[in-house]
Amino acid sequence: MSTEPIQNGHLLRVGDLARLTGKSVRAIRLYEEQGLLQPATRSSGGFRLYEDHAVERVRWIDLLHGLGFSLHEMHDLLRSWWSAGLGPEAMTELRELFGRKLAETRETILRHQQLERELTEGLRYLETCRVCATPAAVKGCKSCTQDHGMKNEPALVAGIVTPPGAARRFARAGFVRIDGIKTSHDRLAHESKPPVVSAGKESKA
Amino acid sequence: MSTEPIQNGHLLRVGDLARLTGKSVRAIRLYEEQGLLQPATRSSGGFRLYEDHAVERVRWIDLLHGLGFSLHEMHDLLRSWWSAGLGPEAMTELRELFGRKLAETRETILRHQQLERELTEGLRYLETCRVCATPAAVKGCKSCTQDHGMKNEPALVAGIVTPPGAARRFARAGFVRIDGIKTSHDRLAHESKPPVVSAGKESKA
DNA sequence: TCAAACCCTCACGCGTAGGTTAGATTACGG
DNA sequence: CCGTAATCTAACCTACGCGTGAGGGTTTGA
Repeated sequence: MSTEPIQNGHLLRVGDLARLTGKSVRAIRLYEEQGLLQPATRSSGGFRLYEDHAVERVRWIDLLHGLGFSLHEMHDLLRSWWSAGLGPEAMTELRELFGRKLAETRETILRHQQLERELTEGLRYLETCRVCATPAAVKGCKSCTQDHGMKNEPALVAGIVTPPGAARRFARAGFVRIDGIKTSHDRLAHESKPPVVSAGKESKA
Repeated sequence: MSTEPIQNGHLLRVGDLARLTGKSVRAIRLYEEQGLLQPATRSSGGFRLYEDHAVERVRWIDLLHGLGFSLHEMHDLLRSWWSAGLGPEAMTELRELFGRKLAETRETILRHQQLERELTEGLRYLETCRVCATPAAVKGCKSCTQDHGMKNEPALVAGIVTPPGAARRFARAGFVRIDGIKTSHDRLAHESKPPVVSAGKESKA
């Protein structure tokens, strides 16, 4: 903390770079392994020595990471920038990369907005449980038949019904409202997922 | 494909459950390991046998997963539902869990909206590179000094400037516009990150 | 010249959500 | 009774972004 960080002319060592960027030394070496950053040179003893703009690079990495880019994506980005050599082609690649990321981002936003709605709806539902706070009404809570002011239980609340082990033989069957919500698989591949068997249709009862 | 899936009364085997939900057998066993799902019983030979509502449970898991919940979070959810026993307390725990998730979700949305803006801006910037498509102008592309119609390079484009190895001695130093963008560290802890050393300002030159 | 910092290269560990064998056993149709 | 499909457990592999040693060399200032 007291020693001057800069000793080799104006070159930085990993520790300096780490301190200047708030990253760990390990992280910086990782970025190097991933091809995101190279020291300008090495000392005779093998120490990594960086020029000042490495700081910008690391901040850029941190920034993109915070925005959801993986190190690998950043590498692609850098590569497509530096590979094509002749400007416009590289730019085209970059545009495509950005375009893909943009679409992906928009999807993510939509999914999370959906989640936000589900959560607020779930909370609204659970709020009405306060009404049950009388000892008498409480007993039957989990097999609650009270009107929560909604047509169905919110998706996030449904499905919680059966305890592991204790075969609780569902009180109200068939409430899952899987409607328009995406599942993890939908995002990646369109499997032959049977069209939602939404409700109770057993041969019993 | 031709064999009837249901043989033990109306109980399902893992494979059946897998097919009905679109998940892999492995995934289902994983859910069990995580305490999210229990077979109603086992066959004498040790095969897992599920009742129909296991299908709902798996769909619920898939749903929440798609919404960004981890298996662990789902387990917490189930546990807080089934542990407290007496309704309202369990509901309170659930509300808190939902509340936390909601806050987290809103943050995620904001971050991704930020990313969306950055990406569109980056794309807008790269669009102007088409103008350089004349052989003459192309050569200097990477050390481009042309006016792209913006005050600064977009954050996503800045930081790409130096190729790994080839010490390119920054053509335009100090352009990173880290302004109001969150970095990954900011989200977790507020380190003593030095206040952005935006440009060359060493004791040299 | 010495000790304190600092750095080097392996290399394993974590948590997530499974995939993918392997070798053995079970269930079921013919 | 036999073959085949399905299932069992156990264990190891993937990708991500590092954390955390171990064991040893380098720089630097006093």
